[in-house]
Amino acid sequence: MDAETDDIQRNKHPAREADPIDRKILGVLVEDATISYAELGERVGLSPPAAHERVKRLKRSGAIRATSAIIDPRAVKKPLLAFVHIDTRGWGKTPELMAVSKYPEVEEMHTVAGDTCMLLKVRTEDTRALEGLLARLYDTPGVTSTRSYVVLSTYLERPVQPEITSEWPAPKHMATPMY
Amino acid sequence: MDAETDDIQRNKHPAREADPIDRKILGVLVEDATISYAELGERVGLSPPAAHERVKRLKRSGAIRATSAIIDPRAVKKPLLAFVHIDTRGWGKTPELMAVSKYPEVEEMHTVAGDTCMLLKVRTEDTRALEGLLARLYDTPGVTSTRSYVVLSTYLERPVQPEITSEWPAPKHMATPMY
DNA sequence: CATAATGGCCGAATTAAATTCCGTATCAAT
DNA sequence: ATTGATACGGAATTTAATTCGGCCATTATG
Repeated sequence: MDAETDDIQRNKHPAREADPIDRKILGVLVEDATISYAELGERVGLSPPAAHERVKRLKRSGAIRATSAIIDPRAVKKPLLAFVHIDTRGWGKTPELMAVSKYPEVEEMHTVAGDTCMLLKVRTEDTRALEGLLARLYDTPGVTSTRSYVVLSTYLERPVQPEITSEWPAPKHMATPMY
Repeated sequence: MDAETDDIQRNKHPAREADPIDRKILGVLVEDATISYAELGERVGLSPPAAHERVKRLKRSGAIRATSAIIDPRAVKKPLLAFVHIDTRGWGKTPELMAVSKYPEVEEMHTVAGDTCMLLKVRTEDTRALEGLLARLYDTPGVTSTRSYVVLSTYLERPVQPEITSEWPAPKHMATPMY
């Protein structure tokens, strides 16, 4: 059984599919992870210990990665949000570039397909701090240019939702793909 | 005192600056909000009731917006992440466009400065579902074009961090701005 | 300058919740 | 049919959250 546990860790695959009750549990806990197991159980139709057991399993399997306090950026003096696209010479994922993840202003870092190599989501106190970060980027070998999209207003920002849209409204003029 | 409470709610301003202990508390709770007040207190140098009192205040003031379970996207069948830039004819923030926030695949929605009107962060099961969402966008009046950046790998993705970089490494060739 | 008033803290006590422990039912594989 | 494994519920136990009262420091007030 140790072997199986290791396997789960390595493959980073949930041990088993999340069933509808698991989805409900995730839905509830994404909204508010501070409720008691008694209340959670009531909302999904389980006894407190059963709900507890499910949650433990979801954490063990990695489906629940963490339980975090969601902070208001203004409360920590970070009112400015920006997405920074970075173009690099050659393959961009160098250790030097990765090092910017040490700055707490950098919240996300992805490689993307399209005309850019990397995409950053950064949150700073002001434009001065953003400029500081950009300057830091330009000092990084291989970085040729950046484009920054400064956020004016945020209308929606939420964690990963467990729900999935099963049917997209089919537009009239779309051919049916082969697969 | 009711008036003051209302004031806080309306202005969405923290009642008082977060002091260093508050920052520490936020730092701990962003990493793991499941610890006991006993442990939280120990880590920040307070008794359990004092820590509890601080956390209550942080929640009341809105500094802690929520406590959420962070879900592994793969566990809920959403392995595909993309950022979608939307160009619109005229002012983009129409009710029709805002309505896409009802889809659980849409995690973020911002208006941005730069050559785009809106920026979406979306997470879907596959390219088919992304296409479904894009088709839905093009069916929205005013949308003229979109550009999608599909994420290949995510190297960093974390909630708002309470820490702030106080000193950015000054690049050699940068003039000192007036203010 | 003295003194009330406030806010934040701690220790102890109380209440509530998490967690453990079994016994039981259900389903799958043999 | 029988065994094994899994998930569940109820009751008991342990642990944590929450309340309460008193103390100290800082700030406002006469």
